[in-house]
Amino acid sequence: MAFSDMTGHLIRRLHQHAAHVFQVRTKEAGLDLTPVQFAAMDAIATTPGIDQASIAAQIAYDRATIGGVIDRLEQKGWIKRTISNRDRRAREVTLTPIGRDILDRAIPVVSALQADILPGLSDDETSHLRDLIERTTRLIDENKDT
Amino acid sequence: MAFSDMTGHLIRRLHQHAAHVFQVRTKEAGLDLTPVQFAAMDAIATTPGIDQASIAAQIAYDRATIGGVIDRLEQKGWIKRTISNRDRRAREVTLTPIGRDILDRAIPVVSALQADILPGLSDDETSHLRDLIERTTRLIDENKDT
DNA sequence: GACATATAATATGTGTACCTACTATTATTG
DNA sequence: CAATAATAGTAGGTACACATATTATATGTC
Repeated sequence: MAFSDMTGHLIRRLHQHAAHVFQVRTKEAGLDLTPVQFAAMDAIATTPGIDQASIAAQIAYDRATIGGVIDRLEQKGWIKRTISNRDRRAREVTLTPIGRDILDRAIPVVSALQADILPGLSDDETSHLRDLIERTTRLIDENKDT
Repeated sequence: MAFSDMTGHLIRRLHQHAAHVFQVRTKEAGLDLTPVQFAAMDAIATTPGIDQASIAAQIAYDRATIGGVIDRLEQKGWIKRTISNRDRRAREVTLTPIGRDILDRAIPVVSALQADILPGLSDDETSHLRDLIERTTRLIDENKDT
């Protein structure tokens, strides 16, 4: 089998396309944020005061990566970091009012662009593909520890 | 819909898992190479003397990214770069004997690990998912220019 | 054959992405 | 309660990934 037909390569292409759609659509909407920045802010909005390790676990990223992402979000003034009283190792992260505003503007844009990630398939095929990917990621999660 | 259920996020998880499987399996086999390094070497083996822009086009990467990848492959002594006679802007890239050897060892490993990328699904579901992803990437390619 | 246009590679800058190691702090256990 | 293990965050290092700009060279046109 040619490498270009291999599963891993096809998945990479799909991911590359998804990231591209995200970048184009958010830029069109006047937003300057990346997929992981959006994911992190969404997690912070859902659980205000969440610590960085929990953000990383929730959106399935490396702790070190999230550290850098949070750095840049703080620099943009979209989030705030304070040392936790319960656990002085941890940083409690919350959205600033500006960050809240950015997220509110981003949510409808990001929701809408999901459909553009899988172009040209019928509605049936689209939901079937989405379902299979969802089940696969769940299986990956379940086998994580084994 | 929660962000963690969004198509883009699920695709990223799938890609992340595929990259992880690649890294673990190749390392287990005593190989030190990345997915894009393997893809580039495969393209070079298929078309010896190929230039960097064509490699980038063939495996769907940015020219700048491929430049860096080729740099590192050259440093490892796995590929060789010579200025083309036909076109003095272009670099003709070929595998060295060592590079050829590495690729020969990598091919069976990389072929075998493809199956581990989609775990737990039935054979029917696996081929169905693969088929849908393949069709989707083809549709993405076709809409590239529009 | 001068000139505009296009292309190959590189340079620069930003942002992931993850590994390993390290420090500070907390939790556990003898 | 002292010793040990576990955890939160950061530091350092490597490798993508891509946008934009620049340089060198090639190509098409008049």
